Amino acid sequence: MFKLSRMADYGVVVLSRMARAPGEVVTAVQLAERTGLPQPTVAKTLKLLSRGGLIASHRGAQGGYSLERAPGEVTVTEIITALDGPVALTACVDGSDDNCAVESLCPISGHWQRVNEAVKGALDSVSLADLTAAQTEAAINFGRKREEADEPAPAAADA
Amino acid sequence: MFKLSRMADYGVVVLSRMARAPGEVVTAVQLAERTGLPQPTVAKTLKLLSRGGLIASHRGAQGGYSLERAPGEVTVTEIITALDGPVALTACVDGSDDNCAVESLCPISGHWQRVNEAVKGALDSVSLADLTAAQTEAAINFGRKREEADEPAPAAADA
DNA sequence: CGAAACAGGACCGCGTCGGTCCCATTCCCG
DNA sequence: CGGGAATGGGACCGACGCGGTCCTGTTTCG
Repeated sequence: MFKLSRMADYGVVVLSRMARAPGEVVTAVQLAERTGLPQPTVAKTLKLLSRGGLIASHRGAQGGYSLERAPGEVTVTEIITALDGPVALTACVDGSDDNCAVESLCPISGHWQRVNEAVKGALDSVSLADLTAAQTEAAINFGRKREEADEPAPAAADA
Repeated sequence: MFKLSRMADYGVVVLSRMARAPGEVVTAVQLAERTGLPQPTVAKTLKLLSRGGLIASHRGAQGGYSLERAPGEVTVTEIITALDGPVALTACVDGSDDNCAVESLCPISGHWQRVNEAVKGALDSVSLADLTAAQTEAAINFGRKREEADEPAPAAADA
């Protein structure tokens, strides 16, 4: 399958939402409401993104998070790295070469590296701006599929 | 993380071992001995590879598996696909678009596709031959780290 | 006819991930 | 100066998927 984690997916959603107003400070709760994602998860995602240096955090009352880098400057690799750790196809490629020895599958360790770099390069070539591009207006109200009566701003729910 | 499954890793090990004598018919047991991997796992891997059309199977006594395609013609994408299913970064990209609706994270579905294609392209650009290249002699006896007395052919263990 | 070997499952334990919650810390604002 | 708003950093737990094993056919050579 080769699936990426759901956290990375969340991260892109949150970031692309923030990318609509770079520099604006929004709280985790606000972001959760606007994306339709559960608040604790969004909060966790934001913490990770902050740690990864992808967004700036502002503590205390009236605080929140803000995206200060241009969306075109944020690569998918960075997002994945911040949320799921470094991109490493196998345990061998990462840096921990000791646990390689537990398996005899290691004869190829160095060659996965080639694959790993190819993948990483592909991930580097896509920026947050690319992911946000055509999404701005079209599919936003796609997320409007909750029950009802738990929506603070039904009409302009994302403004 | 973005790790690929261990099955794919096993697959490459097995295939690269087979690539040393393309066309030769070897049994799952033999392959397990030569790679140092557990027999049931190797058998399972071979079944999957056979299903995926990467190797040919020969049933009955004196049967086994054989690699008939040139190592340069086998891509990493095929190996992963055969062992772990299609390369799909998210559930959205694959083909099942219905389960997308369960989350509001789908506004970007179409854009992961771009990432997915980039990754798939990277995987397509690497062949089995690339992975087998320098590995032939050097790191083969790396796998010789089992206890002892369970090795049928200690000296030329891989011949 | 019998043994060798693959085919195709069922099965199960373990690890990891997704998700939630709690408390400490920071800092604006009244 | 104090209270509340908001993040920081964990701990914690359940569920799902994966790795790994095994068993029962089925095929085919000797």
